[in-house]
Amino acid sequence: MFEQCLYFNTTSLARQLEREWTRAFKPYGLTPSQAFMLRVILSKGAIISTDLSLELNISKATCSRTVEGLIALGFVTKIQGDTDGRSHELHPTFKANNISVEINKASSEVTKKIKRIIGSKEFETTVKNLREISSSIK
Amino acid sequence: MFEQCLYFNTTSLARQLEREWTRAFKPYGLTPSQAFMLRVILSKGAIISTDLSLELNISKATCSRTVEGLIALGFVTKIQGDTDGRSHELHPTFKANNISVEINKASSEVTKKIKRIIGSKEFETTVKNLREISSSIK
DNA sequence: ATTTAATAGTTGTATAGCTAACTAAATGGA
DNA sequence: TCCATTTAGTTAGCTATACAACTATTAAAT
Repeated sequence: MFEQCLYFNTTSLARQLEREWTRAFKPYGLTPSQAFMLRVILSKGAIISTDLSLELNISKATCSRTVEGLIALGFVTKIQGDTDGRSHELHPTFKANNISVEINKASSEVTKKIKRIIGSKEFETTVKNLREISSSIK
Repeated sequence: MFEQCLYFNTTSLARQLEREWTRAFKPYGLTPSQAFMLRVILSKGAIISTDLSLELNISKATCSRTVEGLIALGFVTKIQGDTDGRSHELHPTFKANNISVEINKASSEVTKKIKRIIGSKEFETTVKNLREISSSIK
């Protein structure tokens, strides 16, 4: 019924992709949201919450809660920086560094699988279009 | 960091679109999920829960809860059909019929706005691609 | 006819997300 | 210097979503 609807098709696909990436990260005890956040933290080495929200395009409230989860799991620690008393730096733990390569690979495996099904080119133009729509309505 | 990632860009755009459509349906006291479900019920006249889940691509649990909400708001009623004692038909109320045209319009206004920004053609190919990806990984 | 299997919905429990309201710290004027 | 404003992050309260376990009903098989 909503074949032409951007909202419907985007949210619907998002739910399906959630399932795929959930499976991919499950072996590491991480949900997709946690895994993507951890990947940012690992790649930056240290980052504050505000920058993390921007990078992930989530609200600061959601960011706060997801960080909390990663700390509870032992993947992240909060370190008080000298510059600003309001914020802490988020650092990956040893445990996080240990799975860094693997979680990136787990994600790229899913990507590869989908690319194989629908073709690299269509995959890439779709992603490009999503980004363009996203930034144009920001 | 995840510019090339289908998962990231899809879920990220989904959150932004959620905001747009939330605003559009707010005057009618409906969330996007509720509004889209109601639009299906209005268009079919009568439908059972299983078919509704399929149409909306949501789990039966989510469907059940959303129907519950629409009933509480007075937009839907459950009617016991004769054929199968396990399921009820969902019917739109008078109140629902009253806003039918308007909620369809509210949604198409948002669509129009986004099409104006990014161009009809890109809009349509993107939606087509989303549908293709969705059905190919189903 | 009776038992078994499948189907329709609901409920329990959990995660992710949001906005709004809040605390605490830093910044900037006067 | 001190008060007002901005900024960083947390917490409260809500919705949407899923999976798994459950009840009730229908269908199928022997």
